[in-house]
Amino acid sequence: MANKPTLETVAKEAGVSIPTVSQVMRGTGRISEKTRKKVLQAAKKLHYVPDARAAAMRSGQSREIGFVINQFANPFNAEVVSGAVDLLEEEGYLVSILDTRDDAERQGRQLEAFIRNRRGGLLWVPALATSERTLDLLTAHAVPTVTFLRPASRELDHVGIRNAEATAIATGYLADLGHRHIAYLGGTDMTYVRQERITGYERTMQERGLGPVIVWPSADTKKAAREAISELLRAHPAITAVVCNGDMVALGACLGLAREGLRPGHDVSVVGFDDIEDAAVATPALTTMAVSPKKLGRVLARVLLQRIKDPSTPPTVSEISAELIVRDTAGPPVAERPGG
Amino acid sequence: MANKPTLETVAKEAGVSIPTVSQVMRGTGRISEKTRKKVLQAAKKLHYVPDARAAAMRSGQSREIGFVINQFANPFNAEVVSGAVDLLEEEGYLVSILDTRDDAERQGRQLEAFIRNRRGGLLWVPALATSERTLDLLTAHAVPTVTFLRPASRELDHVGIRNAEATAIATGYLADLGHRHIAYLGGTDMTYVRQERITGYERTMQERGLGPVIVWPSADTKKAAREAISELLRAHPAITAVVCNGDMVALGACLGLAREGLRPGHDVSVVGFDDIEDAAVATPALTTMAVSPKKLGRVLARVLLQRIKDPSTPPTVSEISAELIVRDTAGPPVAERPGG
DNA sequence: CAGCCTTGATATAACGTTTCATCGGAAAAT
DNA sequence: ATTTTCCGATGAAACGTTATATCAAGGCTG
Repeated sequence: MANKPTLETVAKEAGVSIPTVSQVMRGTGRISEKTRKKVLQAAKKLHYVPDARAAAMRSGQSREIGFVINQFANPFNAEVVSGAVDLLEEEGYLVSILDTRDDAERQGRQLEAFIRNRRGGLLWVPALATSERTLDLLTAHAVPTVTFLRPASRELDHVGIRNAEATAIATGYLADLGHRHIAYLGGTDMTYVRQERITGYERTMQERGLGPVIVWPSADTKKAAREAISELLRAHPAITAVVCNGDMVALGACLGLAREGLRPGHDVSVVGFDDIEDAAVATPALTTMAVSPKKLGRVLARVLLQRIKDPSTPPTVSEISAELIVRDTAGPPVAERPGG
Repeated sequence: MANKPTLETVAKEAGVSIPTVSQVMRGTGRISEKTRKKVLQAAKKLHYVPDARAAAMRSGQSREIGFVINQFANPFNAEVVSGAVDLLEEEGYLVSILDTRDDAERQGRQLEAFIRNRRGGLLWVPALATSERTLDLLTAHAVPTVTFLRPASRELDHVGIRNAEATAIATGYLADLGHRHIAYLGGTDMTYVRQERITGYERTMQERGLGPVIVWPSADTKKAAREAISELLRAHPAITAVVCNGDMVALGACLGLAREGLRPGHDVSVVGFDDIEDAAVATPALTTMAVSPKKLGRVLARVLLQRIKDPSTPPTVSEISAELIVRDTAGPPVAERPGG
């Protein structure tokens, strides 16, 4: 019991050769029912669990997949992971998650360790300041990789959200309600995602002849957004609606409005992005742009499986649409704001 | 470029033998500065990254650690993971996370895959209905394991929270404020953790001669707790304070109180557990029991490292105390509740 | 100068698999 | 009866490392 069981141990126990045991365990080759039984029984008796490292090394293919993500606690990310994991585990892969915390250096170390361990595939939200070196390493070692949310390279498969389309819908919805002064609130760095969202907002503002275009930065936390909305309204009193960079910002904005005695959806309209769990239970409930994270995860998994199966096809880009969830924080504008 | 670099490739490039390259890469053995330079240069030129699988197989020790957790999105868990990862990555380990979603069967599959891949260590929150078979597998393969939050076996190291002590403090605090009718709210299954917390609550109620002891179940979500608090107050109108199973329940309870026109901390006092990020920014801010998740993570890491270094010592149990964070949701009771 | 220690490098075997070619023998075909 | 075919099982090599033992060449000592 002290020494760990191997193919050799099992073979000896069952009175057959090593390759025979190997074949039985994997269900390959031609083997008589009699010896199959014998081997299986010996394996069970010894608590034998094959060593995947040795197998992967010899066969050249790993059934381990890494999910490298920029923020562990983000509930949206968590659901994406669930969606992908469901599908991949079904195919017999082991999916393990790494959290870069958007730290490029940490990400570099993690991905190098990832390569050292010769994982079979990678689902990846690239950190903000991803270095060229990290990208080189990945392509040099030909790791099947699918990026997600933020594209990192034209040479890698990518799955993303139609961000511009989504904010265009949100802005258009507010315009249809009658708003003319609409701002974009949230985010600080010009990340790829924020860039796209702002583009959709701006384009719609211009197409509809609304204005002016106002982009107001804020960290993506409730606390920061609560302050930011106040400053925004002080600087631009004409504003009657905001499109937010995310639900956390939108919820923070609602808190800020309430603190100033303004009612979200009545005095000032707010549209969020992501449809996180809190969006539905908040009071008032948040009008927001939703993309199904489960669906996103499934698409991710499928793209990766395809890439593993056929590494030679050119990289693909898949995009998922977001849809407007109408709740209570957006309504028609009122003529004058109390105290405005 | 097409074929991946190995020790052999690098050795040939540098004009030395394979063991020499191995020693240079690991910084072991005696090697002249001249050849060291030569080898390092060759390795860099070929983008060589060692194969950790082969190394682990030969040397018998893995530098990969798995963190198996019951709920991915839980912000408390996320911080524990951060704390542990910081320490372990410093020591050169790769930590990857698996999410069981409290599904014992999924956990079984994941841990079996974990064993197949011969990871070097395991940090583990056992799922609710963890099977005996899973436990056997782990001990049979002698995986260095530390359980966390929920103990699974006397034969494994464990790190936990002093749950009973914490709810005793919370209940005592409410009693000191003058409350006599205090209920315990939240949780549905009799998990180990909830059991302990209820014990601390009950013990304090008895010691102080308060009563009656009321444990009211609720799913650990805001939505469920919002409904549960209303039902609880309808069934037991005398209650003036609740100790909650977690911050999500506490926040939900506050929502429910507000909906009925009651002010948390004035009409009914609420104490949470965990001190999640939202606890501080909520209005009113939540009085809650805090345990530092970062600290918990660091303790976890240290215990595991110790276990890896010396597998023969008997299993240890470490416990972390929680402390009361006084904010706005708990105050002295009022004589009569409006509408009570 | 013989003997000894030190330094730097290497040859070889082993880790636990899978792959591939081979093999004995029984059944089928000539 | 001899050849061919097929089934079931096996031997040997290979995957990329590390551990252990060995080795050549100097530099010291006595």
